Amino acid sequence: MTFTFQSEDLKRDSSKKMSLQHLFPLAVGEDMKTADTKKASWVLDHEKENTRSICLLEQKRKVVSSSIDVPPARKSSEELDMDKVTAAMVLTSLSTSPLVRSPPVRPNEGLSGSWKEGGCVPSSTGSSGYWSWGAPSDQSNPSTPSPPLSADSFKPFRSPAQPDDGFDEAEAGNLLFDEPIPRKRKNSMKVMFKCLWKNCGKVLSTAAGIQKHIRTIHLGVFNGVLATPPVTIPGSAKFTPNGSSFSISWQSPPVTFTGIPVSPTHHHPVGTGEQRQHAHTVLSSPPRGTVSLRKPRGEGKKCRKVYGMENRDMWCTACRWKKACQRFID
DNA sequence: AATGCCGGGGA
DNA sequence: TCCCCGGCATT
Ligand SMILES: [Zn+2]
Repeated sequence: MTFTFQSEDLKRDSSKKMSLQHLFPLAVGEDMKTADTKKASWVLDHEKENTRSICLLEQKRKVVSSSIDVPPARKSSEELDMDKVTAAMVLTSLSTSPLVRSPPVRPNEGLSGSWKEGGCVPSSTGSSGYWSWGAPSDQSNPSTPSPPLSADSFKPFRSPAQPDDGFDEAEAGNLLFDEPIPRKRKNSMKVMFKCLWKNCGKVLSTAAGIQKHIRTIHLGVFNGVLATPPVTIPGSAKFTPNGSSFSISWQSPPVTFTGIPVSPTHHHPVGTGEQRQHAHTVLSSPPRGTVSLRKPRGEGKKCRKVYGMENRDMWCTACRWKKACQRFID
């Protein structure tokens, strides 16, 4: 342990990036864990900008710790996302039918290239994880994740083969509640949806069908659309390799509907209190009159969110200055 | 509570 | 011009 690098390295600029990425994993590999974490504050101490240095210090600390207790911090966004989905899928299907599987997910490979801004060039392993925090592959990282039911399982499916198509309401929707009988709708094959409710195996041909089915039969609810974020299976928020892990996410489907995020265990009270009748349809803009004074705050994550505070150094300058991000433009 | 970023301020 | 942050709108 005695990795020595002087304050310069910490000074933000191209060189630092390297030093950090190289030194840390290395240090960790050694005998960092012996409570030396503190030691990591070192040199840092005398920096010019005091205010900043404190921050830096803190950040550094964070980084260190995170790389310690997360041995293989490896696992890229994509994978994480998938894990969740997969988990959800698996759980869901397990709960009932042995019917099909086949994930409808479609993680839009890499972000629509907009790295420009000569800033830091991540370029690391493969399409997904840019920059790979702790040693991309090879040595000094014995234990490999090999998650329970991981993305790997269907990595193969997600080949950049078909660029854009497939993935529409049907797919998006069924992800949330029922299973479609897969296979590209190409081959004159009708897509079916199966209700995965406890002991129900009803099969309908339309998403709307089971949707209604679920609502009426299982939930005792029947009314308009209600949007819900992905499925949140009770026990799936498990493995999240805490620490720094950002995710590149793909655009969420235009309109997603589902039958209320109830847990697979029966019950059906449903407060009936309020219905989001007006699902803000993203179809057209009727009253184009007022050029909405609202600033929609561009969708999509910016450096801050993507890299996280602990990696502030990787943000684009604009973001660091708290200005409009210039790397992930809208 | 977290993000995104305008506006303003100090070298 | 480079750098940073208060503070507010948005999520
Ligand atoms: Zn940015």
